[in-house]
Amino acid sequence: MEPLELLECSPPLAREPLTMQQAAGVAQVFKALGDPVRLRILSIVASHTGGEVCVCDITGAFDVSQPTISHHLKVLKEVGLLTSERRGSWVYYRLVPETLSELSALLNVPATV
Amino acid sequence: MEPLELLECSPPLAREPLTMQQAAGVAQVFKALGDPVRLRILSIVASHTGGEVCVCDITGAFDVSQPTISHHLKVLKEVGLLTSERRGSWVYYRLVPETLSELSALLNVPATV
DNA sequence: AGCATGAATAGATATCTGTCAATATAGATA
DNA sequence: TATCTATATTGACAGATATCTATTCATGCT
Repeated sequence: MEPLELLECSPPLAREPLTMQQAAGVAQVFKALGDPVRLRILSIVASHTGGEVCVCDITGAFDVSQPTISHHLKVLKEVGLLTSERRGSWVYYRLVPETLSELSALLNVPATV
Repeated sequence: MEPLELLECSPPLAREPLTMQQAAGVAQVFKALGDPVRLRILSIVASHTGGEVCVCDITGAFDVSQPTISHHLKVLKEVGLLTSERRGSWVYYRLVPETLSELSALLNVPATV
């Protein structure tokens, strides 16, 4: 299952109104960011030296169960914010910086002159 | 009811992990963006010449009912993405560019060198 | 005052979502 | 093969949410 191109062809919010389709795609990504646990997971992965984090390191940082963390990781992966790779017994998650960059650009507002 | 400072003191995701409190605040704003109708409303307001839009202009752009639009506007207002002002019979909504800028900065990832 | 219009609120409801316990899968090791 | 560990999946459920209709509130106009 390929990660969908949810952000494809979406102009900055302040440039022109989004179409329904564009809004639907972009909203999926923001929705993924709209949960405290997922947002914190993302910040843990994004800020980790080396750029990747083992699931076991994430699980330990939360009070929620391991299946719940696994579920959130899946959501972040499906919208293209994270990728994963298994090496041996462990699975490592890594940020997809392009996705974050595109989101960041989407929210960019021309300076109020 | 003051708009809460949901983004207060939150470092860029890629700099250090968010605390629970930070994540909870920021997630509220992203959750507001995580709905297609709200995202499209925001893009309509943000891209409109003059910087403000009458509710009646928004309502006409969607297939959903007027109360539903009103509900979404309230959500966007509560998280600090929009402000509103009544002038006569009409209510005008306006973007809060600072909030978008802070979000954009939050998502900013140092260039992969 | 009475009425018309734009917008917000209240209440109801179907759907979505975050969470957990239980189980399954994948890989390592004995 | 048997077993242990690390993740993922399944199924269930309580709480959240998007939507609607009906109503109320606010303003302007006659």
